[in-house]
Amino acid sequence: MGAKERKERQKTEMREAILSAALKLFSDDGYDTVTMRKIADEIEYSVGTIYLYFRDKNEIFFELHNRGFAEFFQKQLSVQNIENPLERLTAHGTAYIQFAIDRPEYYDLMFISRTPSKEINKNKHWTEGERTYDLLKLNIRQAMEAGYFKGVDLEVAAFSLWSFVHGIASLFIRDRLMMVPVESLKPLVAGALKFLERAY
Amino acid sequence: MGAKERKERQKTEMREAILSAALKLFSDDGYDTVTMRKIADEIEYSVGTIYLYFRDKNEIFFELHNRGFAEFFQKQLSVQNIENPLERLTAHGTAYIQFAIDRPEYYDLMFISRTPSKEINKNKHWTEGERTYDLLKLNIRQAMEAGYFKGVDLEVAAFSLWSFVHGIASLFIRDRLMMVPVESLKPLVAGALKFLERAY
Amino acid sequence: MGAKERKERQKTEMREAILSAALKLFSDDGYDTVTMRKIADEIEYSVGTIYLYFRDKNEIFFELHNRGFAEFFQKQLSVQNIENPLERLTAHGTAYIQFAIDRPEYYDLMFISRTPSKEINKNKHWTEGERTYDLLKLNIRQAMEAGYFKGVDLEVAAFSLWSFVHGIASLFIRDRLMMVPVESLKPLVAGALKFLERAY
Amino acid sequence: MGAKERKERQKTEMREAILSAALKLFSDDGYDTVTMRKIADEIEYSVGTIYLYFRDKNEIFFELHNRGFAEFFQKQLSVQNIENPLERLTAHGTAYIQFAIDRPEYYDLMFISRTPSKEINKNKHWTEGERTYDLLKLNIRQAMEAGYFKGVDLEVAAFSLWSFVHGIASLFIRDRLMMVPVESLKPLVAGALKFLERAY
DNA sequence: CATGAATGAGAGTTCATTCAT
DNA sequence: GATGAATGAACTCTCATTCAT
Repeated sequence: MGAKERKERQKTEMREAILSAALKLFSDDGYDTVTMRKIADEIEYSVGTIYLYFRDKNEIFFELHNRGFAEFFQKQLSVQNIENPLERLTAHGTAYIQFAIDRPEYYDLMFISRTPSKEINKNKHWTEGERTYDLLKLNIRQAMEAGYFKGVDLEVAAFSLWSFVHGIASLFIRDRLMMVPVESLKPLVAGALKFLERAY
Repeated sequence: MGAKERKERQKTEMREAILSAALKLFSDDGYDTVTMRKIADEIEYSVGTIYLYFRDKNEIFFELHNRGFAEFFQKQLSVQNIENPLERLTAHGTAYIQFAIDRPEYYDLMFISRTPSKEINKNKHWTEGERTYDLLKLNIRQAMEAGYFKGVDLEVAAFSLWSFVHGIASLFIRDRLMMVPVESLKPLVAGALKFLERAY
Repeated sequence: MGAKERKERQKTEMREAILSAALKLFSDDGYDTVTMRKIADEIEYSVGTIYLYFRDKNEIFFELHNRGFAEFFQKQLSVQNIENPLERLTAHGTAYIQFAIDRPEYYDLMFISRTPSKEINKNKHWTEGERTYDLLKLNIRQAMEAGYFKGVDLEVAAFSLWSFVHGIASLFIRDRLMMVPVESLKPLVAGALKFLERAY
Repeated sequence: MGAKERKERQKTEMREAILSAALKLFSDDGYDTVTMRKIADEIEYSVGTIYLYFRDKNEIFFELHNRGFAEFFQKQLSVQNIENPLERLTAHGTAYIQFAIDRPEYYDLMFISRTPSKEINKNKHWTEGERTYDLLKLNIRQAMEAGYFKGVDLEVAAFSLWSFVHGIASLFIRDRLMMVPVESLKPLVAGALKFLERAY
């Protein structure tokens, strides 16, 4: 019957609700100020209920990490079908920054925050992180074959490009761009990426 | 009287001790894990004593912010006597990153951390932050006059350069450089700065 | 109808399952660590189901008490057909201790544990407890008639014998016999009962 | 001056107050129902205050254990100057039971309760427990030399005597003596000890 | 000036119990 | 009959802050 499926769906929805409440609160104030009680208030359930869906607070953030990296990696991939190596590289950078703008909470959690999770810090995620890095290097290498980056070391190029976009993303996310008028932010980012191309 | 001065000096020394204990603890684990008790233990005074020198925990971090920005600005200035605009610009970037490496706690506090301080977020500091930004723009403008950055908007250039060095600094500080072997970090940074020059 | 009976039987079986799960868990760690959830997990039913068979947690332990005392009394009775009064008395003691060894959870619950149950503490059970005590006194009286316990008050004798076996049983159950090597436990108990006979 | 001493004394008094509140509550209801809040209410302080004097709940009960065993051992020793071996042995038993009557909470904690403390269960205390057991054996051995316990194994005798007094003590403490009228309790105990002498 | 005892508020987590399905 | 989602109350423990001494 549909009854079982409905339950399944409700269970999923609840997990989603908890995760998205946690993510929302997280983006407001950072990991430590997110409390189980606040999450409960946000979803208008009691505290104990959360523990029916997640073993503990850590598991919530672990799951958010997982999802963040998965979504992130997908977005990166979406650019790979662009033929022109230079265009692809720039699109790659744009997608990176766009992810940070669209999903600031995720970006924060993944690349900026200190997280006290043992599991997160050491293992799993960075395989996904490295896959992205490898993708970047692949794109650079192909740009090199097309004649760009003459005389530049691959590692240096990769590190430079990543630092550049991460710099933009993290300044944006942590509100360190007050000296820049909001309306001129987008063209600024676009301009910056264009500017960097000069170095290719 | 000398007595008065001595008192003044002692007061200052105590404030210093508290601040440096707080900074040390902060760099270990981030804002939330710094407790007044830990600071007190570190300086081997009682908790209450701290409140004789600072109104609350927030004020301590506010003051650390102040000092961080002051020291930061000084370091930036030190580069200004270099004649060659290009060299000066690169030296500027190097100094920026060097500050992050030498004073990771400050850099973290100033440019990465969320601080729950209302005062910090809005006002004071950014005057100092803007001064640095103005300095950067000045250096770029002079490089432009010397023929660099042809066809590049000043704002775009400034934003780009800042993002670039901030990206490097913050990846470094938050340990997101695991895919890079430690020994190759320094040449990598140097290489990156050299790479960026190609865009000038 | 057989249907009714089957239902009856199923109901009984379920109660049994719950009770035996509770007893098992209880013997592992004591009253407070037995949770309704653990019982439910043990019988592989949901928590709510338990409440269809027992009003609350307390009722479960009340029932366990009942059963413990019933079984206990039966075991005591089994000795009554021994002719010789002295032998019967010793067999009585042995049976007592044997019960504690075979059914430590019951013995613990009945004679050692604190139970938060109001009903238990005051009434029902002690009628059964007293029946056992009366049995003990009966046996002693008959031993007296056979010439034992010269000059000893009946109440004193009964109290002494009970204390003795209870002492052995409860030291054993609560693991307070660490100074005694395990292998010498059984002969020790036998020896102790033999020793006590000297006082008869 | 006296100021320091007064502080010292107040600190001590507070620890005492906490310990005695904990002991009182413990004797009412057992380990698990003693909560930090109840202790705090009992001494009319806030919960946090307790943590200024004890690291955690476990430390409180560890300390109570320590004190219990120390006091217990002293009481046992007090009997050793009695010359006559038989009298000494009986006095030993009386002292044992008297401790249980005077300090039922301690006795309970030490010899009856399950305690979840890791430190307690394995090590320290049982050295003290064994010292008492050794004392008992010493007294029995000397009674043997004086002609008592003919043909009885030392270990058996020691185990028997201990079981006997422990039986009395624990029945008394856990209120399993309802069938015995209160007023006849003391003579009963005395009678029981006298009865046991017949076996010597 | 310095102390440290005291607290209130709040953290994460657990559990017996209820009830709509 | 059986479920399992939900809850409220309780648990231990921590912390910034105050204040009498």
